[in-house]
Amino acid sequence: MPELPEIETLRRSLLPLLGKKITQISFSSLAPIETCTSKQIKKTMVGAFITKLIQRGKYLLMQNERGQSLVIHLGMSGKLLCFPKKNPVQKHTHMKIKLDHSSDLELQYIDARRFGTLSLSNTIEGKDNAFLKKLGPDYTDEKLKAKEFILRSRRHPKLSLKALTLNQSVAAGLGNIYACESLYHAKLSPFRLVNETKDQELSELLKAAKRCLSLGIQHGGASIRDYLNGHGHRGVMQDFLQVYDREGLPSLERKGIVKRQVQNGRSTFYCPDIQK
DNA sequence: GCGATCCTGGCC
DNA sequence: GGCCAGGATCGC
Repeated sequence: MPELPEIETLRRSLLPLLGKKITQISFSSLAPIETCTSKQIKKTMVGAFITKLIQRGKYLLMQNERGQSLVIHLGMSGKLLCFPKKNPVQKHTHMKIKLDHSSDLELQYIDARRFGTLSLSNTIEGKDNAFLKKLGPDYTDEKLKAKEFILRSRRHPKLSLKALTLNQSVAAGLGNIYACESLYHAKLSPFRLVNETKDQELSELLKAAKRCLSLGIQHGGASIRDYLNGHGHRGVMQDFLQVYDREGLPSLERKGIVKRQVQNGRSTFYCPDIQK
């Protein structure tokens, strides 16, 4: 569900937690903990202060004063919500984080489908984390220029542009919504292969991705089905999407009719008339 | 590279 | 009941 703009929006909504002390963490028996144990997470984070919240690709890192982080991925259906402490536990809550008494809140990690993951990183860089170390640079990273994006893209000559944009090792942060939107803005067909694409066009794709993601952040993320920020608020980016979820309708700016086609098992929304 | 697979829930 | 869903991994 959540892509880079949704994670960044979540991060911003949770900034009031900075400086708070974690007093207790509990897990459900089905908590999607990966590459470490619940015990290790507790040992690392309980008693620690939340000193930083970091968005990296589609991951949110909750960092303590020692530079260690709880690394949270929301998968398709994950949410991280602040509740008053006495709030009843939600149906699919897999982790609860209680904060010091100066704050009346607890955090609940809720994930019905359990496609998300909870893991740990012991370094600021995150290079010891199995998930983070696979990621390419974030699309929003100012240091990611056309030259590097082209170089990284050319390693996958046989990928379609849609598959390229969804591949987190090339560059991180795009999911199905913003991949479709970026290809529309770049006027590129999702079915074109990387080796049929000019440098200049890949450069346009990078530019479009940066624009789309930044627009998504400005609008607080897209709440098409159930995305919510840390306070349970919806974003409004769904009202600004050109093609995603608009099969049979014109693009928002009415430049062409949107088609839906399943590509690598996922819906691709695009305008055949504009995207070549 | 691509399809199947992990899950639950909402909608037709 | 069947299809669909903001994701990513694991096999051929």
